[in-house]
Amino acid sequence: MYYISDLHSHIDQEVSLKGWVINSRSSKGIEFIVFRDGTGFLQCIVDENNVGSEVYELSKTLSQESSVEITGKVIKDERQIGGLELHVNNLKIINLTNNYPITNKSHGVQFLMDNRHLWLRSKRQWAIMRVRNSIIYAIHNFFQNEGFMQMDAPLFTGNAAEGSTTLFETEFYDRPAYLSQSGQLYGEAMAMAMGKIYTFGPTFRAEKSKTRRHLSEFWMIEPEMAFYDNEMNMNLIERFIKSVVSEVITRCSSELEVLERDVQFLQKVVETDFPRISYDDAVKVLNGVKEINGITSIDLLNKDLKAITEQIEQVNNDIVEREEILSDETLKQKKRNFIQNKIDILKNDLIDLQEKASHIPEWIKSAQNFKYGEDFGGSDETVLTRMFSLPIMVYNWPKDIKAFYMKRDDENPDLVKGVDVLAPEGFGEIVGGSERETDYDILLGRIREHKLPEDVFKWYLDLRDYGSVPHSGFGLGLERFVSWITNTKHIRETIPFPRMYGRLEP
RNA sequence: UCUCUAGUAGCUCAGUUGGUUAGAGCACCGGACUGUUAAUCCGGGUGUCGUUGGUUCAAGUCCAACCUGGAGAGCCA
Repeated sequence: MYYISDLHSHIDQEVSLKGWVINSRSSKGIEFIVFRDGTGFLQCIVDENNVGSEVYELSKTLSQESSVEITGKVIKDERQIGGLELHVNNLKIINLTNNYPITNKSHGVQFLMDNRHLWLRSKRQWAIMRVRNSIIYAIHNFFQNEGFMQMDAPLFTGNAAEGSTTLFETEFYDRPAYLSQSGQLYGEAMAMAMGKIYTFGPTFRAEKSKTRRHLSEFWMIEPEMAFYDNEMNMNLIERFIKSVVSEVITRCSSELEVLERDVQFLQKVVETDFPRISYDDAVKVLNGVKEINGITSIDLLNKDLKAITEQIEQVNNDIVEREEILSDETLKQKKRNFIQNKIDILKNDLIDLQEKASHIPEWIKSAQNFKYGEDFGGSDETVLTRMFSLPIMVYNWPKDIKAFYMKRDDENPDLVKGVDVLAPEGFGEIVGGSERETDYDILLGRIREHKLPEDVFKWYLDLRDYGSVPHSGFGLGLERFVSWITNTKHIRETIPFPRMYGRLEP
């Protein structure tokens, strides 16, 4: 048995493939079958003169998503994606499909999500899942090569660890229990046993968030390193992200092509130092007080707004032009329908553009009014990364907006040594990390300040009693990372079966 | 939880200040065409207009409540 991904080494040979029909087109005496087998896509040509009328007639009955065994000769053809096609000699139908719901036309989000179990077969979803797999592989690869040990943190926890977030409550032998929102505290314990560890597991948050960046169940990677300060932590994060991106570029070139991902952009991420900016400076940038590359955030946003406004004008003119054509009453019905459809499409584009344009003034306002001491909102992150077009690292945060375990800054007790990595192009925070507080009394004080129950942190405080050492770590949200790498606007497409507010099936 | 927005054919949508029998494209079936890339062209029929109540001679269209989505805010990875 052969797979499409191996065919390059079988050019001009006869092979037999098993898979599914994506689509078929026909002309007189020739049938084009677009075929997939999970490893790739291939156009198969059934020529009546070549296969005879029996196989040719069979090929005409093939419907979308029918499963088939298909035999033929591999031929080089530059016109095709992948540069190959199959000249069919024989064909066997395994299962003939009727009325496959996802057609080769556009569908709405709800319909596709309701058919997620089938949607995963579609080309774009296929590509996203393949990239996700390569990212997972690259993450393990990186940490294993660096001498990290993978550990599994518990999913049942007895307490709402960091306080702020809402957790899913469940029952554990007649006691209330919560699904874990982070494995970090357990990771710290393990790092004191192993030196360098990382967790890779599911995480649960019960917030009723309805945005393109949130899931109720997502996967997180949380490394924790003994004897690392935040500087070393940031260096590791940067090397780590570059390593994973670089591996995806080499392993997933055809997937990135399907996704229409700008590989040059990713290549730049691998080759350029990530900008590192203190929270203080980030606030100045947002407020428009500090310039980056010779321009303030406010000026850059206004420039963006102007460009979008011009685009809107252009689309508007386009619509008016077509409507004028429609006013000709002698126009044939067919032609009229065609133009009307085009106008409807343009009107939808217009709505998108107008929505974009309407956001920018809000972003400007939010950025200008941003006050020192607040946490960045979604739009603030977009504005900050817009200034660099690279992932940026924001460090030295006000202690009041960060978790209790972060280490205070020696020079300014109001700051903690945390770091957030913001992905460019509006994909938001992909990494949150910090150096951890090592002093027993300060940590206990922070737990009390946050009004957290002391008794459940007793074991955690033990880590500061017995051989406490400087240590740091971070958490990477897998789906947000996949979103960014694959340029997928909504996080729900980056996990096979998303669990989010209002979605438990399929 | 709040703000905005939507629900019309299997799917994507149009439907004018309320007014005859609610329209397209696609999917599906048949036909034409020997290289198509969501092929194209010709022919074929499909509706509890989200639900309930109200206003009216008349409601897909107006009003109210509810249900279900989408975008954003908050929260965060």
